[in-house]
Amino acid sequence: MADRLTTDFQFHLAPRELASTIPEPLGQPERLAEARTYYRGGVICRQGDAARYIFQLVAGVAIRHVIRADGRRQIIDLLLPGDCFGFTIGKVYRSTTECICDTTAVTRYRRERIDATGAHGCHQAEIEALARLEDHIQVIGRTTSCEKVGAFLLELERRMSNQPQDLALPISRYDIADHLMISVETVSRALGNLKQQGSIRLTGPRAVKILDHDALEVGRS
Amino acid sequence: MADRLTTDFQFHLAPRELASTIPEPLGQPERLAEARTYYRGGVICRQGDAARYIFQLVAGVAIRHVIRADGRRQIIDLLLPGDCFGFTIGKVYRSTTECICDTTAVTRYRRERIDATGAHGCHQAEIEALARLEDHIQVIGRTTSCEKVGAFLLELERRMSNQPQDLALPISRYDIADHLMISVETVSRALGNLKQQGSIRLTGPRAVKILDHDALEVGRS
DNA sequence: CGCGGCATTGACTCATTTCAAAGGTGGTGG
DNA sequence: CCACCACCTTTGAAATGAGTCAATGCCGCG
Repeated sequence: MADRLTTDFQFHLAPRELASTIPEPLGQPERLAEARTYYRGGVICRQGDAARYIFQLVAGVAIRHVIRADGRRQIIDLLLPGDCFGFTIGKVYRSTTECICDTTAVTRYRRERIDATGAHGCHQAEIEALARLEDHIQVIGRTTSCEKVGAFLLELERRMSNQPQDLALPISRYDIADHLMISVETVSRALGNLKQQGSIRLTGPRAVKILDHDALEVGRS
Repeated sequence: MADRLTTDFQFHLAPRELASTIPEPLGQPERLAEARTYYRGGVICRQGDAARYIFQLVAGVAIRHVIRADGRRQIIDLLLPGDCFGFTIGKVYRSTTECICDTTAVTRYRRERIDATGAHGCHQAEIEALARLEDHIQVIGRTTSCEKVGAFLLELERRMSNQPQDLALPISRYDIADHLMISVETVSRALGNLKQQGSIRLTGPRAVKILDHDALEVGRS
């Protein structure tokens, strides 16, 4: 069940390779950790489910989203290898985490044990999640759609620095739209504008080369 | 130096009263805690400063914001008594926290000591901060300005549940605008619309009574 | 009394949404 | 092997909501 999204997409690192790059965040990994893999569309945890685990993504891509009353989907968090999620105040998850590509893998840790051991290793993972959300708030806080898309590309490039070649967009235009809270058409048009003004080059529908970082940063269109 | 913002605004709880309602988040409070008070406009910590402390707001109101390249201000987080802030990945703060009213008070904790003691008590404070940011992303993710303002009012009511009477807006229209990432005029018009449709009543410029929670929730305008 | 900050209202412009349709791509099944 | 199908992407035209510019009112305070 090969997924076309994964063909041009280099997140297929073996767990062993990842072990050196991704820190084990939550205490003694051997005792607590539990590995799981998912296909595209698979749900790691669902909104309303009892929050039994804290997760760390080790391979693939996932999005954490909520469905609003009007049926629209809102993507709260884009998860790349190394990112932790599943932190929640109450007893249930408040959002659904869904896998974007095949060969998505997580390590999960029982929450009760983490709570029991004092949540030592969570600290770093939590402030990283905080930084991620703050960065994202600033991305969607830009005024025009070109600025939003440009800032998103820069953020993506920074977070996927393991990829030296062209920036491979891990998610579809629809996902980008729901993440930036603009419409799909606007995303497509914004990419077209950035391309036209020479800030980026679209080497493929899912491959972007950033030519002018400063233009994206400031967002002058 | 009385501030008119504080006259209609009931955050003047004495530290003793707060002690029962606001948990001490960060270990042995007597040894680590350090109390500080600020006037309106006072800066608790500034973007770029060395991140020496973690803070908990114990009285007043504060906003955490960044100034973008184009000069616009973006409010990342609205801080009410009990909220913790100052978590950062690097060695410096990445945003500025400014007090909105006089008699704003914080308890601050040296970061090095927290790191040394394993960040035990931070866990709860951090996931609360995460929930705050997630909620806010969902608020600004609403489509129309009326929905955003309505969702903001509901969020505010929930977080200020200690106030049984009318909802006292802790921040100005300008602050609301920079928080919801819409213009001041739009905030004013949205409040007017919500008033006209009977969802809220404006008992004063800074006092709102929510009449129809469901209308604000769904955001039908 | 006048000043400064806050709030509201109006008119105009324009970017984005919405609605609609067509092109592209890969996967599946005949 | 090919054709169909589902999904993703792009483009166009029209409608509208929000931004911008501008002016006025409000209130507390020096």
